[in-house]
Amino acid sequence: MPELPEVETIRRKLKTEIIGRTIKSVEILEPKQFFGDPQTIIGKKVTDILRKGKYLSIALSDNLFINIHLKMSGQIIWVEDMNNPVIKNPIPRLQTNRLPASITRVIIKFTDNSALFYNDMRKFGWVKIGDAPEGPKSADVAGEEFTLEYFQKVLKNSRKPIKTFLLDQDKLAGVGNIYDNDALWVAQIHPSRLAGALNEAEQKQLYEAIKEVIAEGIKYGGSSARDENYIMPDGSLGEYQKHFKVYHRHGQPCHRCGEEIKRITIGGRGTFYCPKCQLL
DNA sequence: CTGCGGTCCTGAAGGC
DNA sequence: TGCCTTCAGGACCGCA
Repeated sequence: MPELPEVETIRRKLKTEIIGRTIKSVEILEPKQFFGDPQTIIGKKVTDILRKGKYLSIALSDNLFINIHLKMSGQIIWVEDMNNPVIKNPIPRLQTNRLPASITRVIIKFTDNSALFYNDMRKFGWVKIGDAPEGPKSADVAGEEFTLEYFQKVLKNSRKPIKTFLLDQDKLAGVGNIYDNDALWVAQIHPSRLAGALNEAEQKQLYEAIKEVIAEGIKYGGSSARDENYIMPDGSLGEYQKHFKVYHRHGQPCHRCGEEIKRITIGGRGTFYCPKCQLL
């Protein structure tokens, strides 16, 4: 699922491609997933691509924004030439690399015959026209505002399991289930531990672990595991799935101690951990 | 404040 | 083998 590293990878790719292009038309194939008046962005020029947590914002001239959340299965695909609308790999779960696809929900065409496609198999995500970027107010875990002091402040008084806490976008922006599980393994903290009960050494270990796994996720271009739909705007796959610490590794040996990775459910979420190096 | 269950959706996985 | 049921999961909402 697209989390901070996946959205950041998309942001960086888009930034090199669509800055300066002018919107010619907007085609809405799934009205349920589009909010706002598409007419307001016709003729506007792309000025920047922003991200806060898992939210992506395409900044336009005249202070308009196309805000996007990919949720579970959203994809953003960039096609340079609509006379040949293909990407390098087949779209996951579909047998085509041609756009638009059956799961295409919105098409934004530019005046130079290039286009942006919003695909979303499960229809959880959305595209919204707004006058400001959208996103959580909490600190982005890849940003400078995510300091150890900030982390310690939000942890304080929380009686949630740390596993659940890390997913709370009102506290931290950008962590999803993959990097949540992997960060707890790196920090050697059991996912059921209460967030507010971590000692100072654990707080620091976890803080560093979050930054580490998020940076690694970005380094490998995000995670494109077999059960995920995430791809980059040019259709290429991320590679973080080759470096999972515990996520989806239940039944396999721990990379640190060889113990079998377990899967439990916490807060309704699949939770993966090593019972030997993440003690309760 | 926290937790819990339901909602959206659809392919995959599990059960028999 | 094959049909049928259940599950996963980000954000949000109502209720306890």
